[in-house]
Amino acid sequence: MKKRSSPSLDAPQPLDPAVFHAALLKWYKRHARDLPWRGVDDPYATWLSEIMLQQTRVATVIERYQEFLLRFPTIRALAEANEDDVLALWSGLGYYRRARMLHRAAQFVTRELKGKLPRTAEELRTLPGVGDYTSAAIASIAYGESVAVVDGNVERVLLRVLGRPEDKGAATRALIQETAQSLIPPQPVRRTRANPCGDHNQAMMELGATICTPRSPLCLQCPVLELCQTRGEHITGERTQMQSRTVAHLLVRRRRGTREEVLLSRRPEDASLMPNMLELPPLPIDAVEGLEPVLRVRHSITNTNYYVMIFAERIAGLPPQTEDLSDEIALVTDETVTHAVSDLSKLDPEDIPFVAETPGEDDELSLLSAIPTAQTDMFWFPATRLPALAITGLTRKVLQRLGVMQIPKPVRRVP
DNA sequence: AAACCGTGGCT
DNA sequence: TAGCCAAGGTT
Repeated sequence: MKKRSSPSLDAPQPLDPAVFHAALLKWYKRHARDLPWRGVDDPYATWLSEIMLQQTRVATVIERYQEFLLRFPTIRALAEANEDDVLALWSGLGYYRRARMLHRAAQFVTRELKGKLPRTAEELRTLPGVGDYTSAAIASIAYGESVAVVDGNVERVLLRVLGRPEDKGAATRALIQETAQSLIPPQPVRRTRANPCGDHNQAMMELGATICTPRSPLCLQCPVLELCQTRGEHITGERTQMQSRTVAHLLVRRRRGTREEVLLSRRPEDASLMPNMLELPPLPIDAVEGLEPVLRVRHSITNTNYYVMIFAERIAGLPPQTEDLSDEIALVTDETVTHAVSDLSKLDPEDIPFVAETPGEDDELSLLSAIPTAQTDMFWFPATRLPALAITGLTRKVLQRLGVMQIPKPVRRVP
């Protein structure tokens, strides 16, 4: 057996683009992960995957991508949906502005571009929610344009290859951009099925995600180790310091006939954080002092760690409605949130029946009255409809953990 | 141009 | 009840 050469510990070779992309592509062919959006010949699907992947882990996107495509299979279907339904499909993914901008962009493409997605990075860049990275990603992956993507992975890989520290300055950004573009392989002379640029871009990101990781990179498995000036972690800048806050939310349930209902409040339209989304009603923190929550969860939002306490109470049930719309609503699974809201009773503070089902627990039934109803509108929803609503990720997490909302069945991948 | 926008998993 | 940060874009 021939002795295999061990990874060279010699001084790094100069960065030769042909050597680099040959080594990278060879590695990629062997190690590329089988992701649902790979090998899909639909630019809309590529677009959707790139939006979902913005600042979001691959594992998280895998769970949501298929479901979204099944519900909105085309740009036109997405354009014709209402925003609440789009947000419901996005619920839990975070950065909800992405969903709103994707929705608006789909409407723009449908109305102004005859349903045709632009084919170049330059034109794609004009769509809402599509910036430098995403426009290059769609153009190269879906249309084979020779344009380099620069995301967090590519930036880290190139800084390490070049032996540079992290630096937000314009000069370093330009250097990264130029280096990335210089490594793009030449286009095939004739039109073929092959997409060297799209593959190269994905390979760069794959390398950063699986080998050239932020901490503890696996340099001995790196296909371009011999071209790398760093071979390990590079110098990074300071991170903004995290904050901590304690908040409380209330889970209120009632029975209407045989149906279980949950009270949710809609966040203000002008809220900076998750506007218009539904959530468990927030409780003033001083209303729960000394009380023990039924659940504690940590929930980080950007640079704030929220330490969340959940309190729960049940209020007396109501008889089934005389004109019972409830079954209809529960059965029509793709009805909109708007319909659901208008068909359901809005909470009228005067009508809250403060009657304990279990006598002698009056203390715990005071929490609903602690909610300042003036600034939030609250609605009752059947528990069965919760998966179809635009609820915040925190509310989704809590409702699942408390068994109020069933975990939606994962969508099977279509072969 | 620095700050903001969500969430989950890993260490 | 700590910190990091991911296939970024917008303001």
